[in-house]
Amino acid sequence: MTVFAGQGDARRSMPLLWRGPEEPRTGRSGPKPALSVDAIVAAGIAVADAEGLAALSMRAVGERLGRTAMALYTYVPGKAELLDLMHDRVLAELPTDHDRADGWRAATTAWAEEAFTCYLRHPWVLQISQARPVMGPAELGAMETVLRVLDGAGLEPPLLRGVVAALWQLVRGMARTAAEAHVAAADTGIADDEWWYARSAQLAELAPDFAERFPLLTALESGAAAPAPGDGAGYLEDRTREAFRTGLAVLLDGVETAVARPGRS
Amino acid sequence: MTVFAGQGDARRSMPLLWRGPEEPRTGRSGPKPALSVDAIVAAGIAVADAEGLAALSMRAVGERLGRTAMALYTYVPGKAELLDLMHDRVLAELPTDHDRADGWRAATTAWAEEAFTCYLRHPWVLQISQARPVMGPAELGAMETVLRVLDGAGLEPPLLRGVVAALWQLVRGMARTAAEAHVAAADTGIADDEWWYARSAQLAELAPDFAERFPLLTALESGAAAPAPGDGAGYLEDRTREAFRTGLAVLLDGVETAVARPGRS
DNA sequence: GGGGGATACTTTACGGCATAAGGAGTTGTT
DNA sequence: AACAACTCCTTATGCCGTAAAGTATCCCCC
Repeated sequence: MTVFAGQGDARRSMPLLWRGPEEPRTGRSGPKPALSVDAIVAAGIAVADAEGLAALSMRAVGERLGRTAMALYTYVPGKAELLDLMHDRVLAELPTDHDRADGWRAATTAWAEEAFTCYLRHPWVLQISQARPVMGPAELGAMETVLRVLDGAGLEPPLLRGVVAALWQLVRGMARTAAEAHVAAADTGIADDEWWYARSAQLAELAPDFAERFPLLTALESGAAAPAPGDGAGYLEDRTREAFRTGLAVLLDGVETAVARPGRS
Repeated sequence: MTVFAGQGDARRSMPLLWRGPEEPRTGRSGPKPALSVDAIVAAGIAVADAEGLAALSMRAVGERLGRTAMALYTYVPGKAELLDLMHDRVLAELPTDHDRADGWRAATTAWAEEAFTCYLRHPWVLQISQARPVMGPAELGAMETVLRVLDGAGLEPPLLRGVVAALWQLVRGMARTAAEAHVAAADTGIADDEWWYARSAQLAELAPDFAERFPLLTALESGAAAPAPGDGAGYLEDRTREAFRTGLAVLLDGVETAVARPGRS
């Protein structure tokens, strides 16, 4: 059940992240390496995609490559650094170009949607700590893309920093919720609606005064479409996606007014 | 380095989360329990606060109470469920009442600030998975508070859901960044500015074409106040807090316009 | 007031983890 | 042919969560 958040030693991760094309191995003795950093990172991603971050062990990655765990240490300093590499590789899947013909708002929305679905493809990425960002090329590239996409809005630097951060957190946070709903459904074999129903029933039993204690929550939930039987696996995921779109729209509304009235930071 | 995200079995967690005041132990044989669920949860929080989530082991919690790891299993089903309890207990620190005299915007801002600092007190909470929320009393209470605080804005349910979620993600995400900067500084003994400087230098060496590859990023960063020597440990943390305030303000701007123009969802 | 049985807690053990240390096999250079 | 460099393996250490089984403590009831 343990998953994680640890960061690799950046002094070791960075050279691997920014390493150029592999040199053609001139004049080196010893057996030819059968593996490569790229292959190991790919195997790690495959394991994490398939089995989740909890199942990502050096043994598992090695096994997928027909090697022992220790063989990996020739290429990669340790598990934490491998994770840094996996993280950046996934972010590299994000597009870096966007059609800005329809204006910054449309471009930003499109980017956010793509990032959201990218995270859904690799949900484990959202569990990796953001502390002291590793600053791999893909991560910085993604930042640059966001800045480019927002460029037309004409935000001043301090405001821009806040907006970029908020946008990023919104995407990550919402994707995390959606992804984890998805993962949990797959792991436990219990569809969202069933899970929700079971939990509600239990809650009603344990806290019979629920409606009085949490009146606004009760009102809000009763206004929502109840999970119809057959909504099944995607129920919570869909609701999260909808909340994501709504929240994003509100944030961008705020950007528009903040631009129009540049006084308030 | 592994920390985690796993969720306890809700069917076990919920009764503990919602348990009423302890019954006065009528007619039970056996030795008096020297521990209690509350004491164990408190010890767990103490360990996590002091040493981080990575250091939270059943052995460590037991030791802090002068017991073995196995002694805890009398009170708590396992580590995952203990974490659920710790999580909810921390959220209970959030205030549930707010002065709404100055309007919803001021109240919301105040709440967000308090939540932010609460998370900073217990940074490990931000590493706990949000999948299939555990729905403890404090967590639901916090949701109710947010709804109450936003009540004056007059948002329709679908919009409200999006705003609440966005607000929550913003607080959590930003707090996470700030907290992890803080934790990393404490762990490694390297102040933020030093770390930042070292990383920048390394980056300049590994990617000499940085300024051409990431022009907007370069421009944005060069516009920022460089970490003056002596800014020290709080540099990244302060910058994150500032970005948090800015992002929050923009989001609330968006809420205001969305309310004024209820057409767009 | 002295068993009996429930309860709290300990000891021991198991399998899994990351990874340190050192050995075996392979390959290029001299 | 000898050597050095390199890849990869085996083994071992010390963590982890927790299952199983043993021991000590206390209350109830006879």
